[in-house]
Amino acid sequence: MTTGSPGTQGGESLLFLTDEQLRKGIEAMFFAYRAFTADPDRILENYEYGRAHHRAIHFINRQPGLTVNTLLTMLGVTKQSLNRVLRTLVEDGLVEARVGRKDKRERNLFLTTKGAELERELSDAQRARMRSAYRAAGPAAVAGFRQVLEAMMDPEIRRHYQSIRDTNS
Amino acid sequence: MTTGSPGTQGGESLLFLTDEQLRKGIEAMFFAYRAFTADPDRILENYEYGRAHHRAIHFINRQPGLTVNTLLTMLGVTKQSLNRVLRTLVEDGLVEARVGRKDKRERNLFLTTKGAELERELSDAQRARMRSAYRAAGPAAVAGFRQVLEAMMDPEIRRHYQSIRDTNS
DNA sequence: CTTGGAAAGTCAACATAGCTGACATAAAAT
DNA sequence: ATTTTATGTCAGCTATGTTGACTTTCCAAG
Repeated sequence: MTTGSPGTQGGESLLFLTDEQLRKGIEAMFFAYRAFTADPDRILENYEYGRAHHRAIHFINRQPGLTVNTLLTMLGVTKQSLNRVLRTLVEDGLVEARVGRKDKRERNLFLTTKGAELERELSDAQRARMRSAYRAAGPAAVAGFRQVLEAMMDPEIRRHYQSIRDTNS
Repeated sequence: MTTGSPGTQGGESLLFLTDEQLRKGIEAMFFAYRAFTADPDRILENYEYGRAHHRAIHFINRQPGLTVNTLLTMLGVTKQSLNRVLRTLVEDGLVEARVGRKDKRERNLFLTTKGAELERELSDAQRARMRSAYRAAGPAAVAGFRQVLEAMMDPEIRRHYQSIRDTNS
């Protein structure tokens, strides 16, 4: 499993595949992800919601009308876990669950005005950090960033990821 | 907060800073991080440990002899939370906590042989995914990946991140 | 030398958010 | 008519985070 010393690889620049480089990448993921969630987490403390609510709100905003099952796949949690979150959001009037038009077993999820407001507050904070990082690193770095992250995803999820289209503005 | 339509920015290629691009970046982080933790999580199920144990083991391996306080800063949790994790690792003989040579209040943490074995098993899996993503994306993309992640970190943590040197092999 | 405060450990209580398993209902599909 | 699917719900468990209070150790400054 362990990559040997770079010199033994024969290639010109496989230096970026050394264990040390990979470990730095692992640490970068850990630290960056922590920062990435910190801003919305701080906001959520003011409400009685957690990170799970944020994730649900994010994807409902991105794909208005998506079904519970689709959301389940995107979030990668059990329906019991999601249901607890979704129930409070519906009760509090942030999310509307409409019975499916074609298939009445399905529920199509939408943000209410109030839900969209919270989404905006959360994503403003998260985008501010992302924008600042993007700006500091530049367009070429951003392209690389996206490429590596995509390559890291599980294939099925990657398809979901790529299929999300801009539905707003 | 919201970036206007790209055309109004005047610049040549600020297209990578549109809200849509930022949202895609947010989603990429979420999905990639999930994949990133999935492999070690699967392994940890066989033991009675969780992700918190993995993180502790990772950093103790990277900086043998680090103090509890340093580890605390790196992990960003409370000492009570870390202590619970650390105690089980010491009890199970994966981690050794030596009384500080200079300052006897401090504990210097080291992996035992058994601890190093688990570290290897976990990091092999995690590095395999990272290596595969790096290889697929190429060196230039990897450089960009690292740049964006670094720019995303909180400054204090970024200094910690950059100060970690290769202590192995 | 005494004392203040830092480092570490511990106990208790609690919250969030995951999990499994079991079961209910409605509606679509066969 | 029966089976399968989509969803919702209840109960109970676990991991991992939190705060607050308290103790012990021991360095370092007064």
